Amino acid sequence: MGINNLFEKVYRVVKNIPKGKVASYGQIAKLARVRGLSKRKITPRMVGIALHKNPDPENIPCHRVVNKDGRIAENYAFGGWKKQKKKLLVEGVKFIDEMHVDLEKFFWKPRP
DNA sequence: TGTGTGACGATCG
DNA sequence: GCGATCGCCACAC
Repeated sequence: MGINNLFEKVYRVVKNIPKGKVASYGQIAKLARVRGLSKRKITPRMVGIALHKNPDPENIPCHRVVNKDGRIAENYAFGGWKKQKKKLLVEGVKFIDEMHVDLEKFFWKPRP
Protein backbone atom coordinates (compact mmCIF):
# COMPACT_ATOMS: atom_id res chain seq x y z
CA MET A 1 0.00 0.00 0.00
CA GLY A 2 1.50 3.24 -1.13
CA ILE A 3 1.12 6.56 0.58
CA ASN A 4 0.67 9.09 -2.15
CA ASN A 5 -1.03 6.72 -4.42
CA LEU A 6 -3.92 8.04 -6.44
CA PHE A 7 -5.30 4.55 -6.56
CA GLU A 8 -5.58 4.47 -2.79
CA LYS A 9 -7.96 7.39 -2.85
CA VAL A 10 -10.06 5.61 -5.39
CA TYR A 11 -10.19 2.48 -3.29
CA ARG A 12 -11.18 4.45 -0.22
CA VAL A 13 -14.17 5.96 -1.98
CA VAL A 14 -15.23 2.69 -3.55
CA LYS A 15 -15.31 1.09 -0.13
CA ASN A 16 -18.04 3.54 0.83
CA ILE A 17 -20.48 2.43 -1.82
CA PRO A 18 -23.25 0.69 0.09
CA LYS A 19 -24.35 -2.80 -0.74
CA GLY A 20 -27.15 -2.77 -3.27
CA LYS A 21 -26.06 0.51 -4.86
CA VAL A 22 -23.83 1.40 -7.79
CA ALA A 23 -21.63 4.38 -8.60
CA SER A 24 -20.08 5.62 -11.83
CA TYR A 25 -16.42 6.04 -12.68
CA GLY A 26 -16.86 9.77 -13.09
CA GLN A 27 -18.58 10.05 -9.74
CA ILE A 28 -15.79 8.16 -7.99
CA ALA A 29 -13.24 10.38 -9.71
CA LYS A 30 -14.93 13.51 -8.38
CA LEU A 31 -15.25 12.21 -4.86
CA ALA A 32 -11.67 11.01 -4.78
CA ARG A 33 -10.56 14.41 -6.03
CA VAL A 34 -12.37 16.30 -3.28
CA ARG A 35 -11.19 13.97 -0.58
CA GLY A 36 -7.63 13.94 -1.85
CA LEU A 37 -7.24 17.68 -2.44
CA SER A 38 -4.51 16.66 -4.77
CA LYS A 39 -3.10 18.82 -7.51
CA ARG A 40 -3.11 15.77 -9.64
CA LYS A 41 -6.38 15.05 -11.30
CA ILE A 42 -8.06 11.75 -10.91
CA THR A 43 -9.96 11.13 -14.11
CA PRO A 44 -12.65 8.53 -14.68
CA ARG A 45 -10.08 6.74 -16.77
CA MET A 46 -7.81 6.44 -13.76
CA VAL A 47 -10.63 4.98 -11.76
CA GLY A 48 -11.16 2.26 -14.30
CA ILE A 49 -7.49 1.42 -14.31
CA ALA A 50 -7.32 1.42 -10.54
CA LEU A 51 -10.22 -0.97 -10.27
CA HIS A 52 -8.82 -3.18 -12.97
CA LYS A 53 -5.82 -3.64 -10.69
CA ASN A 54 -7.88 -3.96 -7.56
CA PRO A 55 -5.51 -5.55 -5.01
CA ASP A 56 -8.23 -6.52 -2.56
CA PRO A 57 -11.56 -7.41 -4.20
CA GLU A 58 -12.83 -8.79 -0.89
CA ASN A 59 -12.86 -5.36 0.70
CA ILE A 60 -13.01 -3.12 -2.33
CA PRO A 61 -16.38 -3.70 -4.01
CA CYS A 62 -15.34 -2.75 -7.51
CA HIS A 63 -18.32 -4.60 -8.98
CA ARG A 64 -20.47 -1.69 -7.74
CA VAL A 65 -18.86 0.68 -10.22
CA VAL A 66 -20.41 1.05 -13.67
CA ASN A 67 -20.11 3.63 -16.41
CA LYS A 68 -22.23 6.77 -16.67
CA ASP A 69 -24.89 4.90 -18.62
CA GLY A 70 -25.10 2.15 -16.05
CA ARG A 71 -23.26 -0.32 -18.20
CA ILE A 72 -21.14 -2.93 -16.48
CA ALA A 73 -17.56 -3.67 -17.48
CA GLU A 74 -16.96 -6.13 -20.30
CA ASN A 75 -13.50 -6.69 -18.98
CA TYR A 76 -14.38 -6.96 -15.34
CA ALA A 77 -11.12 -8.26 -13.92
CA PHE A 78 -12.55 -10.98 -11.74
CA GLY A 79 -14.41 -13.26 -14.08
CA GLY A 80 -15.79 -10.95 -16.76
CA TRP A 81 -19.04 -8.99 -16.97
CA LYS A 82 -21.21 -12.00 -16.20
CA LYS A 83 -19.53 -12.34 -12.85
CA GLN A 84 -20.00 -8.67 -12.11
CA LYS A 85 -23.64 -8.91 -13.08
CA LYS A 86 -24.16 -11.89 -10.85
CA LYS A 87 -22.65 -10.11 -7.85
CA LEU A 88 -24.94 -7.14 -8.38
CA LEU A 89 -28.03 -9.30 -8.81
CA VAL A 90 -27.25 -11.08 -5.56
CA GLU A 91 -27.18 -7.71 -3.83
CA GLY A 92 -30.57 -6.83 -5.27
CA VAL A 93 -29.51 -4.49 -8.07
CA LYS A 94 -31.87 -4.83 -11.01
CA PHE A 95 -30.94 -4.61 -14.67
CA ILE A 96 -32.87 -2.93 -17.46
CA ASP A 97 -31.16 -5.09 -20.06
CA GLU A 98 -28.28 -7.50 -20.50
CA MET A 99 -25.54 -5.11 -19.48
CA HIS A 100 -27.22 -2.06 -17.96
CA VAL A 101 -28.22 -1.62 -14.34
CA ASP A 102 -31.25 0.45 -13.41
CA LEU A 103 -29.54 3.70 -12.49
CA GLU A 104 -32.83 5.36 -11.61
CA LYS A 105 -33.24 3.11 -8.62
CA PHE A 106 -29.78 1.99 -7.66
CA PHE A 107 -27.47 4.91 -8.29
CA TRP A 108 -25.59 5.77 -5.09
CA LYS A 109 -26.21 9.29 -3.86
CA PRO A 110 -23.55 10.03 -1.25
CA ARG A 111 -24.57 12.31 1.56
CA PRO A 112 -23.07 15.79 1.76
C1' DT B 1 13.97 7.58 -21.59
C1' DG B 2 10.12 7.06 -24.62
C1' DT B 3 6.09 5.00 -26.13
C1' DG B 4 1.77 2.60 -26.10
C1' DT B 5 -2.15 1.30 -23.76
C1' DG B 6 -5.97 1.22 -20.53
C1' DA B 7 -13.28 -1.05 -16.14
C1' DC B 8 -14.00 6.50 -18.80
C1' DG B 9 -16.06 10.91 -20.08
C1' DA B 10 -16.49 15.47 -22.27
C1' DT B 11 -15.92 17.86 -26.37
C1' DC B 12 -15.49 18.73 -31.24
C1' DG B 13 -16.30 18.47 -36.41
C1' DG C 1 -25.38 11.08 -34.06
C1' DC C 2 -21.00 9.26 -34.39
C1' DG C 3 -16.07 8.76 -34.69
C1' DA C 4 -11.84 11.14 -33.52
C1' DT C 5 -9.34 13.43 -30.00
C1' DC C 6 -7.87 14.82 -25.66
C1' DG C 7 -7.22 14.83 -20.61
C1' DC C 8 -5.02 12.29 -17.04
C1' DC C 9 -1.47 8.99 -14.75
C1' DA C 10 0.34 4.18 -13.83
C1' DC C 11 2.69 0.54 -15.74
C1' DA C 12 4.81 -2.77 -18.99
C1' DC C 13 8.04 -3.00 -22.40
